[in-house]
Amino acid sequence: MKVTIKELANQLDLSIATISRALDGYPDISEKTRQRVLAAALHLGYTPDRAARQLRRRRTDTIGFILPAVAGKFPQPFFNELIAGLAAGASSRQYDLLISACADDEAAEMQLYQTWAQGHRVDGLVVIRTRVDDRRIAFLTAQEFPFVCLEPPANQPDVPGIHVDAHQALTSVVRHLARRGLNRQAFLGGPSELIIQQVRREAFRAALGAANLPIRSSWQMTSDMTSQGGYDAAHQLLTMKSAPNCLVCINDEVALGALHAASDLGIAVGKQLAVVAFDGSQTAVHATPPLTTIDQPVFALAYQLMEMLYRRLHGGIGLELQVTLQPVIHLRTSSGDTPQEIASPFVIAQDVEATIR
Amino acid sequence: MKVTIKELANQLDLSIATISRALDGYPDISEKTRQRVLAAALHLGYTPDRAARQLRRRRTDTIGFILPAVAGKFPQPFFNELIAGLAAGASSRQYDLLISACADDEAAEMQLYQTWAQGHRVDGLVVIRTRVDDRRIAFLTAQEFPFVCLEPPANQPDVPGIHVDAHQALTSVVRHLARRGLNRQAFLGGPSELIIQQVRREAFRAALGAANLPIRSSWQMTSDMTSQGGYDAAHQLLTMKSAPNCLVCINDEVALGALHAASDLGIAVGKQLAVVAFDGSQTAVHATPPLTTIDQPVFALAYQLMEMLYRRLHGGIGLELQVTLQPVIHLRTSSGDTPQEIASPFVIAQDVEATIR
DNA sequence: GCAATTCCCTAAAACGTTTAAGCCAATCAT
DNA sequence: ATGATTGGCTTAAACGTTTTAGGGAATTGC
Repeated sequence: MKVTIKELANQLDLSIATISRALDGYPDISEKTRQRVLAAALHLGYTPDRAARQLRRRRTDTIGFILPAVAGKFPQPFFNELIAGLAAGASSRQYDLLISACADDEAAEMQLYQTWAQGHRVDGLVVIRTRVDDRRIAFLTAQEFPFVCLEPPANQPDVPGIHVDAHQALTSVVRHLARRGLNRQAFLGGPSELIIQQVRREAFRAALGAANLPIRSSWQMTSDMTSQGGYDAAHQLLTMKSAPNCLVCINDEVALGALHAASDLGIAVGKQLAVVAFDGSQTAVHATPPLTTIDQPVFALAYQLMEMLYRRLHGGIGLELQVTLQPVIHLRTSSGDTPQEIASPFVIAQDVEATIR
Repeated sequence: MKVTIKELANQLDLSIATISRALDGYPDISEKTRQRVLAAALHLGYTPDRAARQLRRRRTDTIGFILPAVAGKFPQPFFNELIAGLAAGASSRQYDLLISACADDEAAEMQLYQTWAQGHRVDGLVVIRTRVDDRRIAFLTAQEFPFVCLEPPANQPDVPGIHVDAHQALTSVVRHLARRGLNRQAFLGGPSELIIQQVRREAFRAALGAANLPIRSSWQMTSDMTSQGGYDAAHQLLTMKSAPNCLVCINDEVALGALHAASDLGIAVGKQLAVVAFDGSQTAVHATPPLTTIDQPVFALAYQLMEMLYRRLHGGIGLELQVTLQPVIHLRTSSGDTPQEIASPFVIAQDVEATIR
């Protein structure tokens, strides 16, 4: 049934070592023999057994990714692009991507990380949704197991990963909106243990300060980062006695929920209320109204994360530890803007005027 | 560095065979010894090497899933839930999920399937986005390699998989809308080589016939199943001299694009135009307006697909080949309905009246 | 008291590769 | 003609498990 290297060797009357080396392109096999081997391999449909190869080579050519926490509670567009990017990045390097889900239970999660790291199941890991005092990072660091993070903790410069610079982008957007009279800006965040929540919330508050806007703690909400969570939080904010007139959301899902809440309350988004999202994928473009977003290129980011991990695994030069990416700002109707794309240095034309009261 | 079974054996002064059997819970190891082994394993942090185990056991405990075609062109909510469901289903059975992406190139795709199947990389495969005359199915069948499909081809009853019954649901929905005077119904589909496109389009046309509505081929559009594709197709339809007043979409993404197009054209969805989507996840709930959907529970479906594959791999009783699931209909504002959920037999109350002209 | 049985453990083979070491014949340098 | 080099292959060990077959001591049956 299964065709092994041994059969190939028998058929061709060569040793298995020759077959192996011929297929791997070693120079000490004559061209003639190699061609014979190649032809026979193709003909018999021979593919090296992965387990045997892994065992012998002491590596798996596989990168692991463990879906954090509760199934079905992923912010969808984000995870989707992330996985696509990871898979594409991995397969471009001839790596596979091994994925597992785990329950929303820290013990189970750590168990999984341990099994994978210590059982040689993968060569490296990608960690996302990093948390404050993240046990996963502590464990992997202690084990000296190769990994990269999306959004490594700010106070740990030795943890390899990629940041998206929320600070600059938020400063520009908040200032831009403030100039247009949107002086009551609220933040719809995520779970407070997430690094991105910390980072983006702080960046937002700093931006408010820089724009001389009031910082009200009651306008800084948390959520589970789903659209339902966004709906609930926005509904609450918008029915306050003193409601904000601008909602900056931690991701697209939350922003969609906010749009829905506004619509239910009869509030015209883009006129009476500005909504700004983070992440920014196709979803945002086709929302009603189209969402203004701070756009991190998730697919490319995941792809780059893979490359980074690859370089860590293969030594090589240029081992940057942490990289910071600048997102792109997309102004759209949800903030009352004329659609417009703004790249990295974030110079938003001051004469952009719009119709928000 | 890496702790193997051998070290454990040395430490405890036992043979490696004993260790292995103790950890696997064989009854011919004394309870006392087993406890010693367990304790030592925990203490040293021993985890069996996966490659070695795979090689010896001749199985991988891994299920494969190959992302079809172009990166970034996945319908997002669908794939997201699918992967979450697959991962959850796999890990509930102690399986891992191996994922790879491949370029939009049939040859590369087949190469990948071959490597995985013949290289013993996975024990089974999940195939989605099945196509008419699908080479993947032909190959796997010929190889007698275990797999399951989402939407197996209708004319191949021997291919294991899960169907979602579009026929009944579409009949109900089309009739329901027809009763309300929506007599100009169009279909926004996907790429014509996909089985779901064939199935849903045919079901839609049959439903039109059953409801005595006109079947116009110019109202049957194809798309790439992205929201952009939906936008383009809807825009085209809605600017026809004789435009439809109801758009039935093959998935949520396309429907979102359609909503956007309608909004751009100043058409009030739920009043002048009904939009119906397929797939139905959170996305649809928080669209503006909320989308009426024919709701296939993608997460559960993926989970069940995994269970099916598991049963195929482990023999066992009840080896159903094909299963048909009944979707649930969610009436929401995008079709001018009062929000309402309708389960399987699809009896839509006839007195539901709404505001579409 | 002896054979049979049970209990707990071990030795060794096997899984399918890769790779280090080495061998033989042919070619080359002198 | 001889020793050194090279090209092209093979032998055998190793990777870390699981499993088959069996072995020795203790217990049991009579």
